[in-house]
Amino acid sequence: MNNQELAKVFSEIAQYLEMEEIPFKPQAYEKVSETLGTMSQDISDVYKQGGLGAVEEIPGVGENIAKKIEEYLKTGKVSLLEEYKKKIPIDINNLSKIEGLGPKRMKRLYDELGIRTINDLDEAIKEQKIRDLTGFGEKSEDQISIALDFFKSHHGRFILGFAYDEIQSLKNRVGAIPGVRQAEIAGSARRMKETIGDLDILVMVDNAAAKKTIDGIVQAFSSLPEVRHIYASGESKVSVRLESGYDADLRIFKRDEYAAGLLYFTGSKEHNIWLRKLAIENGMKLNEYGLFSKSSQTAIIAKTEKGIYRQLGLPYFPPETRERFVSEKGLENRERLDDLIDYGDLKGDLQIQTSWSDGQNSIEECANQAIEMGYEYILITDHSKRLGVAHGLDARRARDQWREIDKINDKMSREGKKIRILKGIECDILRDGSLDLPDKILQELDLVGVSVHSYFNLPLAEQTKRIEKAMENKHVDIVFHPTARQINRREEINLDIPLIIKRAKETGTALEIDSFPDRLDLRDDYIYQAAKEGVKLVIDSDSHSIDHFRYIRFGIAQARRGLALKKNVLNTQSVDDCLKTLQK
DNA sequence: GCCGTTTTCGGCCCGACTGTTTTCAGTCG
Repeated sequence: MNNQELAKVFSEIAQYLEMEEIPFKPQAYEKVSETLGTMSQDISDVYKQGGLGAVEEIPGVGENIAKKIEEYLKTGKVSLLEEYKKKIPIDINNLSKIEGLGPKRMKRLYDELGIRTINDLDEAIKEQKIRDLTGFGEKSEDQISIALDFFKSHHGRFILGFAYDEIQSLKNRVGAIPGVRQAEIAGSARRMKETIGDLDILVMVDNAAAKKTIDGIVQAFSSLPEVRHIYASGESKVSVRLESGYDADLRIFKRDEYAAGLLYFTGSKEHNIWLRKLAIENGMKLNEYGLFSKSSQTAIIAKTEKGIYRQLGLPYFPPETRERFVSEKGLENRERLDDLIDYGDLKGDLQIQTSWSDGQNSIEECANQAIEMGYEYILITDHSKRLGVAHGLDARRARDQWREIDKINDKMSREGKKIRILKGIECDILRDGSLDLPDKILQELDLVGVSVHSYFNLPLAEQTKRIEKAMENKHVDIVFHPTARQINRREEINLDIPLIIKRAKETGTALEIDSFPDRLDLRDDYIYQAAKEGVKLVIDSDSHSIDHFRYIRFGIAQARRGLALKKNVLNTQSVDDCLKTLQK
């Protein structure tokens, strides 16, 4: 993928332009950088298929930037950036990740102290050189030092699913502070993004809340045991570093301002910009304190998020979907909101590993956990034999497991427990697309899932062919974690996603949305494409322990982010319907 | 540099907080 690299190029150019104090261009480059960084289609494919014209179709890309994209695809470089790099040779990519270091300060640090890299910065801090620069001072140096430590220990974003419980408990503690009427986690955590950079905590107080009350909330929050360090503390905002390593911002809003605050701080930024523009077009003004009519600057027109959307002539957008609604054009999808997959819609979980391979719990323990979750069925999907490290099943052990499942099904039914345990497998797809177990085993199973656990770096055509071939096997029902990525660890395998989606539809194979927090595979853009094409989807937990069943929430969130409908997701159906639909 | 029911020029989201300032620049979201 060239997208990420090119996104970096444009972000760097934006920052150089900022250093030169050139107006408006930086935002233009930054916007394109953002678009490239999140779009799912490979920019080189766009160019190959449609040339410059197709590239210019990308929102925010005009004649000039299109030419720079072309230059990059042809030469691997953009000369404008190369010139800037010669003039101001600094490691913008890393330095800009230091909280509090923007383009202007980076340039001053370079001009006056010759700081070009993270290491240079580290040394300058140790030698206490930064505090002597005019405009900086001792406190600025301390702040940069703290931010640098954070960069060195974490540089990256936190995986939401692994931080979720902690976030909820923090929210509950904040909600219990005297004077707090309501507390909510906003930001990317509320949008259920895969990863989060920091936490935005919103607090509602009474309209008539005294300054003393608000000071008390700031004080109580700052003194929570979770808080390690206070960056900034004002009348309506506190910024802190938590013990767990996340940064968190607390913001306090009066009851009448709260809805607008929640809307604003939930984002995304692009969603907000769109709403603000819509407000202006309709003779209103929207900011984090409310929706105002231009004529009477103080009149609050709406007190709930829903109300604000209604005033703007829009439906309510659940937080997970807001990144998909950032312009008039997105509204063609508004009717999908009515049938969006919801938490609680699933009747079964179709990927569970047990102690027969690399799971922690027995089949019976998993079945009981499924009952706790309110499911009607689960599919047991231990690994196949190629995965030696996971003690994968060969034909003989698979047959043993089936007998065991029959026994447990009988036992649970005698005990009056309403759960059906289905026989499945997570069968490895070998390098050439053939499968790790013979057809005569696969045909005996209720459902067959297949997945890639090896040869992650095959070229696009070969890797795509490999998955296609697996889907063409008439016993194969589901492709598990189709892109095999691991967030913050391993990139997606090279796949022609549109082709995979097309072939999934033609072969009647379902694609999985794996809910495990560091997989979330398919990702939201692919879900969006697949759902629109009417490809069958399943949402599973990929549990390796009964503690993992709850991760299903993140898969459902991911599906909502991709605007998947309930009818797109097979395991919203009863067990018989689900099995019937998957019969090839 | 991009964009267009203000369309080929003139706009571009905007408020909070900090530090080093004595009126504001830089950064963030």
